[in-house]
Amino acid sequence: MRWADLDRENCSLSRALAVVGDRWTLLVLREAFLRVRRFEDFQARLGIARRVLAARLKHLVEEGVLRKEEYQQRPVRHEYRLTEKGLGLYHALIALVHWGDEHYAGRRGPPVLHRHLGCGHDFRVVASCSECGEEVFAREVAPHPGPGARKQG
Amino acid sequence: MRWADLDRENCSLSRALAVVGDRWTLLVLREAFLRVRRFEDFQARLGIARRVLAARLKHLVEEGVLRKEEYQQRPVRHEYRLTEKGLGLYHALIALVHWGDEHYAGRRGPPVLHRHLGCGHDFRVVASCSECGEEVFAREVAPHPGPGARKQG
DNA sequence: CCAACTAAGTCTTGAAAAGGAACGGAGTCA
DNA sequence: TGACTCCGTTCCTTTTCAAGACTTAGTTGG
Repeated sequence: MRWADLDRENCSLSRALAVVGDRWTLLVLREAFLRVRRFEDFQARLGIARRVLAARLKHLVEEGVLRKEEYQQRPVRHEYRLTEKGLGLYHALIALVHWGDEHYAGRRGPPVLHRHLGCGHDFRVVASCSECGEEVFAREVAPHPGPGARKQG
Repeated sequence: MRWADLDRENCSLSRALAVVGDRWTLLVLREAFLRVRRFEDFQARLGIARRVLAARLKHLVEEGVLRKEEYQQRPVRHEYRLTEKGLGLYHALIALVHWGDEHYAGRRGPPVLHRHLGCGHDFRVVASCSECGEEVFAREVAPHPGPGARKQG
């Protein structure tokens, strides 16, 4: 199978990865969450090839993760901003950051802390069950076919 | 910058993506969470090029996300199993699945549901604050330098 | 013994994507 | 006029990927 055909799979992870599973895409979104908005700034901060950056931004705009907004005329210039759909990726991103903190932080600790403005504390994200509120771990989850499942081939 | 140099960045997301940010890697891990363990099974289910699969599995073993375990001698055969470190990626994976469900499920609904064995209900994962327990959203989080931060260049 | 089969890779070849640097366009500023 | 800014695009080389054939080490059946 080709990577480009991933979005046709009947799997939410495949379809999510068809959008953000490319090399660099999640790093572009990291910058977007840090309020980076312009082509030159993304490029300078990531050191990514301009060609690749242009392709990623275009794809993210097409998918509705970013939107392109005019911030000046003469000459016309655009900036890239997260949409609501894009903001929804925060949970996945912060989960990866947390995993990186746990397994790759040096002796001194994680490079970045996150403060929850709601309560004012530095925090880590806990994945909890929408039904009972308890923290959820991999071994306590059983996947089963949902309404959108296809019959097996 | 090259993708291969990502792991040298002082950023937990970069370091996490250096491990699981490659094309296919998270799909390999999806299968691992579904209890797929053997080379042939990964290959058949994903339709991935064998060369690429071999490279991904090797990298994941080197990083301690999977471990290779002998399941028979004569001929010696190994299977791949998630380590504790690998299980820790579940939160990121399920967050992506949830995002995919929200934005790419068809009319009929998501292809897969997840039952929390703790309470017996189908659930979605909620990202909540370790300190106050409330649900956390992107706009309510302020990142700031942690103990492992490097001075700016 | 020989052929067919299994599982886990490795090798080969052509196509696609990435990396890096230079170039273009549309305008501003001095 | 010439230099500068921002946002890409183009060109060329290197790397990675896709697909299938091949290899290795052993088992099973005739």
